[in-house]
Amino acid sequence: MLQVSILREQRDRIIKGLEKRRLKDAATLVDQVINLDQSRRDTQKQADDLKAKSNAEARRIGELMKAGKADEANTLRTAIASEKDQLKSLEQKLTGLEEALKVHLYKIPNVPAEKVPAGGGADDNITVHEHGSMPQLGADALPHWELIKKYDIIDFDLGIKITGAGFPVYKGKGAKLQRALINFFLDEAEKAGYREMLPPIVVNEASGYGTGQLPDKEGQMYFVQEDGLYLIPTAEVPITNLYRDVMLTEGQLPVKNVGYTPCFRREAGSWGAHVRGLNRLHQFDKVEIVQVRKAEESYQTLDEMCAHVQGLLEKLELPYRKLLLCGGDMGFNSAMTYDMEVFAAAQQRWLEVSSVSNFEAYQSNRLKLRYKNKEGKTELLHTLNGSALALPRIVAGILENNQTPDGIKIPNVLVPYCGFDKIS
RNA sequence: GGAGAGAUGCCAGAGUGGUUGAAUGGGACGGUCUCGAAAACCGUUGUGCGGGUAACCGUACCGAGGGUUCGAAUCCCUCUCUCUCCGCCA
Repeated sequence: MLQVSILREQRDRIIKGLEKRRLKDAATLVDQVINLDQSRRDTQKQADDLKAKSNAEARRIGELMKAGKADEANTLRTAIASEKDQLKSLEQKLTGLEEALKVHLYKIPNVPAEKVPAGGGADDNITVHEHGSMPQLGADALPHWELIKKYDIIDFDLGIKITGAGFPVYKGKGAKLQRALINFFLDEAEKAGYREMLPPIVVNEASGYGTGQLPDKEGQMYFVQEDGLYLIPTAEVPITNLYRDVMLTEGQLPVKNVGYTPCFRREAGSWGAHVRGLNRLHQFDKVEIVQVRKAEESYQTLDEMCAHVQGLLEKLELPYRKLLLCGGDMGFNSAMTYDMEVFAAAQQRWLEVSSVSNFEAYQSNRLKLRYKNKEGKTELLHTLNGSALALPRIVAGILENNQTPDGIKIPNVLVPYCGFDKIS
């Protein structure tokens, strides 16, 4: 969530920024928060003053009792009664205002960074970089959902049998390719200075709020009713929440973590022909990089993280493009996001394989993730994360682009990880 | 799942209902001493919110939420979590 103080001090800039998202009623939302905050502060002042008064009176009674002046103490005691009611109602009002303030704040998405273009959807995204040449496939080229059947490496029907649609079973070389990719991605991240974390894949409610999946994206996560736990939609949730309520020292920065986890997404209502095969799943594997940075470094870090992701795609010899997302296409929490898309030649489609975002202080404000700067002042840190990488669409790209009459060629860097150079 | 114990500051660990933001010890930081270091000694060592240009002041916080009281870390209730023992188990 945004910091109220910034909302207050930079109202116009914030509204202007939010309008790049094509957010309706940006000004109304912001003003509601500012007004609620004003009432909250007024009410707190009243309550604090009244408390100061009654604290003093209580102390006075104590002194009188000690001095043996019970009569005077009792007189004072009866005089206090009306203040108590007043205090109670003030406190109720205050908690009501705080609650309302929070609800309204949760409704306001992050403010897009300066460089982010205005826009409502994918059409307004800007392609900032392209790499690699489009593979030329023969007329008999198959989309990956045909290839996986042909070579018997990924089985959707078995997944349906034991679980349901969107839960594929990886078999033989298909399974080994998954494992190879995970190891490759983790090794590359480690070389780039990231520390590997293997977190739980179910999280509690507080973690859901910490990274912003709750309250608004509740329906997109699988929920274990019995224990009140959510299956993670991305490793971002557990790995970033490691830093919830944390005060870091300067020496602990920067934080660079990487984690492999399965990811679970209910994706209710978005099922259809355009999401065939591996394009969209309920369970998939992903390696995620997460960084915690000082505010002044975070945009340089965003570039570094993109470079890392681009390096992976280049090593895998996949043609890709890099998009700077427009305001309306970014996630709720993000201030700036780059998407990486791989070209899947048989489908003739670009597939999103990574999303790298700077959340600035939006998450850390909710997480209470701070550090003490050189002047000894506590400051919110910036959080960033990116997929490096999400597996299924990478697999789709490799399968489609590398198909040959006598099998699928494994990218050279993966051969040592796979132990084979061809799926046939 | 059954039985019991507990939750206090960076850590360990006191705490009688009335200046307790909280003893004491350790750690960390600063200083004195020293050529330097150790030891010793002295000092500092919270966070949120509100008010103030500021020094500073007010307020809240001893797992969380309620309650009793003029006054709660201290008494009562509920919840959460942790630990120990037993059972089950990869």
